[in-house]
Amino acid sequence: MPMGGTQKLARAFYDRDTVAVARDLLGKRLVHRSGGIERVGRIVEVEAYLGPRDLAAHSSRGLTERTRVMFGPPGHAYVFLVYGMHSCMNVVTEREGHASAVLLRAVEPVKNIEGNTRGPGLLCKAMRIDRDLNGRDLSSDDFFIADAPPVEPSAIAKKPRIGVDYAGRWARRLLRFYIRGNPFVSKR
DNA sequence: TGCACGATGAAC
DNA sequence: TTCATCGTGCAC
Repeated sequence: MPMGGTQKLARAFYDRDTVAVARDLLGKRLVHRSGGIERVGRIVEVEAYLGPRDLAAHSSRGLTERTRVMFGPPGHAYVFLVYGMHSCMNVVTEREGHASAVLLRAVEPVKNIEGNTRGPGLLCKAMRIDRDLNGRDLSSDDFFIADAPPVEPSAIAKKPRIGVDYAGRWARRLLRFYIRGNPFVSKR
């Protein structure tokens, strides 16, 4: 039932070109219901990872136990642990086996959010997202992304991705997108 | 079975 | 600029 702001994005939304999905995710609402609490954050910053040929993408090292979800069908959550302490959340995109995804880097608090949400690890902490949610279908009733009005294309900034300097020329590609001027975009 | 290394964040 | 902290992936 379409209820203002709670309409889940359909599988077809994720089953498209990863850069298009990344840009279109800006402004959408990430919803996680746990412990009887619904937490909602508006996506304001993302990064696109373009499959095995993208040397910055985890999938460039092939199909492993860790990256299994990235190689699966679109519309699922790929949640991993970085630096032994922070969870990061991605949304798998494109057809099964394409191994592409969009990393959520920052959200703007909308509902029941405590703490900083400016950064991939911080947003997961604030929204109680951890590896237990790895592989979850985002059409779940307690974990999904809700539709919202699109962001004006002129308001979308493009920059290189963060923390992937090891990826050579791939590190310089403009695959990080954020809502220009939004105060909740991560620093650096 | 061991070990180097992060798609980070916080402190100094 | 340094460091915390530990699962993953690949070398032995």
